[in-house]
Amino acid sequence: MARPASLQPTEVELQILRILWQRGGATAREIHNLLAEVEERETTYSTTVKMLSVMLDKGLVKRDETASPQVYRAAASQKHTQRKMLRDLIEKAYDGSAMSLVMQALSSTRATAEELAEIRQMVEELEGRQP
Amino acid sequence: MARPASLQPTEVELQILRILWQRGGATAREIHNLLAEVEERETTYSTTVKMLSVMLDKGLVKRDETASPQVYRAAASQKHTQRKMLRDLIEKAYDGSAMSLVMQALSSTRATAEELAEIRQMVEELEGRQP
DNA sequence: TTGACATGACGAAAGAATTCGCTACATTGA
DNA sequence: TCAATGTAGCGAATTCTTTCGTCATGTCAA
Repeated sequence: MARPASLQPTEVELQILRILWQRGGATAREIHNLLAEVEERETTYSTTVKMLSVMLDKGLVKRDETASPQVYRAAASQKHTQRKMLRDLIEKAYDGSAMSLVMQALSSTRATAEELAEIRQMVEELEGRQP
Repeated sequence: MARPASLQPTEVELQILRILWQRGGATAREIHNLLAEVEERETTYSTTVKMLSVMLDKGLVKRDETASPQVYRAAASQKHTQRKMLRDLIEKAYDGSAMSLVMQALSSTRATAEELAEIRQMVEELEGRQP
């Protein structure tokens, strides 16, 4: 009686992935320090290392064992992970309608003129590509 | 030593919420049957009732106890819940950039001409509203 | 009325996520 | 060299999520 292993990275795993995406690679100690500073975590170094080992098992991170303090890297790109999570959210909460999500994101956020122009341009391109 | 209670509804909770959002209200038995049919769950009635009781404790659903088979309703609207989850995803996976999410959603989904037109119109309105 | 069946409350069980303590090993500076 | 420090592995503890079995109660037809 249990729940199937979740497909999406968990909250803490994402915090670590964010760090790795930004810096490219990092040692356990660096990750731990950044978690404490940026995310204001108050967990021990031991916990960070354990999380990394779990993520290694799950295939979320890769590890360079030749480097003296081992260096961890994200196994999947941020874009790839984002796409997966986005699709999942659309399925789970938006009844499969990506457009409904887009509209809500647009309406509930203040965008700069530049951003809006960029989006409009993209929409126009997509429109042009259609028969 | 554990994890703090998650703020977002879980997978199964969302499946139930989706049903309630669509139908407005439903009895435990109706919810159970729909979970089986629509979501292809193979869990027992007992499990469904338990989930509802957990969700009641969390404040995710409300219950009309005067009705003979009690009627459950979602405590928060779908829009409200979507907005919360969307904001959360943007924070967690998109470094806080809603526009980056919008662009990715646009580029990775096939939209109909009507949907694109609707979005373009919305963007133009937002642009017009800016000085 | 009473037996058959449904409802829902409760607790237990089991897996998943998260945490930490302890230990073994490597590195480094005096 | 060797003591001090850092790195990483392992297991255990704890909480959350999800599941089911069981029981008390309610409903309804014969």
